[in-house]
Amino acid sequence: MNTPARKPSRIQTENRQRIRDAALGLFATYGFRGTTLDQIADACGMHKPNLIYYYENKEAIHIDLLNTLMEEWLSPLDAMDPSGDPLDEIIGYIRRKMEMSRLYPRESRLFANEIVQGAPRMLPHLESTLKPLFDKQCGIIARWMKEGKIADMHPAHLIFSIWAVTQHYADFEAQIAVLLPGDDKRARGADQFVEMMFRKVLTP
Amino acid sequence: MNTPARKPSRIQTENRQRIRDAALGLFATYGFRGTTLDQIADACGMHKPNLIYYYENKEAIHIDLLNTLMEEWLSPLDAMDPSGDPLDEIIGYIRRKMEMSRLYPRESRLFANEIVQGAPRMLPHLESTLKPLFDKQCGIIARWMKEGKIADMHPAHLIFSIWAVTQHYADFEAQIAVLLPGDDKRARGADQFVEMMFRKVLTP
DNA sequence: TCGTAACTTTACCAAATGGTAAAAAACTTG
DNA sequence: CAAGTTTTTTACCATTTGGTAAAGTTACGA
Repeated sequence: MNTPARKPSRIQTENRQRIRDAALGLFATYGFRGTTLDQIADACGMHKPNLIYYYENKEAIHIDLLNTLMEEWLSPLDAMDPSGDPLDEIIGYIRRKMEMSRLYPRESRLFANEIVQGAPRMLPHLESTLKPLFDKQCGIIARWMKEGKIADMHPAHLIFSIWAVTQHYADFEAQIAVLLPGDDKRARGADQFVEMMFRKVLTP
Repeated sequence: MNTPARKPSRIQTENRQRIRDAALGLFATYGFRGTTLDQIADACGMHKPNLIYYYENKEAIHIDLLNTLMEEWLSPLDAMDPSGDPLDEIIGYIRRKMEMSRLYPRESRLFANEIVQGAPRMLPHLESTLKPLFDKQCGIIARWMKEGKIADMHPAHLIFSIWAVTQHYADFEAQIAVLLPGDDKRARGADQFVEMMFRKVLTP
């Protein structure tokens, strides 16, 4: 077969990383079809054929990014502990999501782009990886609700609303910057608001 | 100048509409750069040069869509009445937003696409049209809060969270369809959840 | 019904784009 | 340091893409 890759060399590791880093920003803003190989090459100071040397084609870069993204994206949800204090666990999850929105807006937008476009390259991954975890965590939340530890509501929609609100700060940053200028205190204001909001919603 | 357009003929009105309708769906899913004139022509059963006959170029179609969108998008926010009952007004706004998400998901995704990409063609419009209205409505909400009619919080972030949650159902439909299969009761469940959630948040 | 203006179609074109071939350069290792 | 291997660069190429020119067709008012 055509899998000569034994152990990636130092150069290989470095350059793949450079490519991913450049491609992440571009795919996140222009989408897959809106991003060209020339742009990526330019952004990471390489020549186009050099990209193809490291990645079979444009799609391979995109897929690599989505795969990495999926893991990072799920870990905070996975970290919700069924034996912990319900409100603390959910608020903790929300904080982690807000932090990710702030630290990794490109990843958030890449994901948003992929989903808005109907998840053409990610649907199977959503089914096989996200769905089971989602169902499990919904179950945990449902149990907490049944025990009266937090207010009773539809767990799935609760998670949707957490995703919606937290990711909104990354995905719609351009709009927020217009409507709420002076970015000094913006992040803190957002954090405070979101935590207050869900605390109120979740209190029985 | 080159503005021969007096009164658009019936054919002109019809065909422009056909083009817009086709382009809306495509721009919404593939973004501006990801959509080709050939695709649009195909989708509305026209030939490419025919598109250019009605719209100067690809960007003109996109801009026309964004302009139309902006008005439709703002009207529910504008409809919030300062003399009405605070909770009713805000909940009414939320209901209208949820309805729009359900009825016009393409518009929602077109908007999302534009903003995620940094609003390259819409920034001025956001500044000149959205910002003043946003500030005005924030003022109304702030007054309601000061009067103790609804819970006190940051009005801007409240609106952001309403946008985030309601538009999420349109923009991330692909993901929701995977996680919450059986779309029969989905819309109603979402409506109920969102209303309950904000009712709780807004209650003093 | 006839002439003209509005509209549509066919045939193009230059630039951009994803990707290849292969030579040149740089690095690794015995 | 020489031989082999990995990496980079240059020169291409076929296809796609946004857009044009102009001939052909249709609608429509006098």
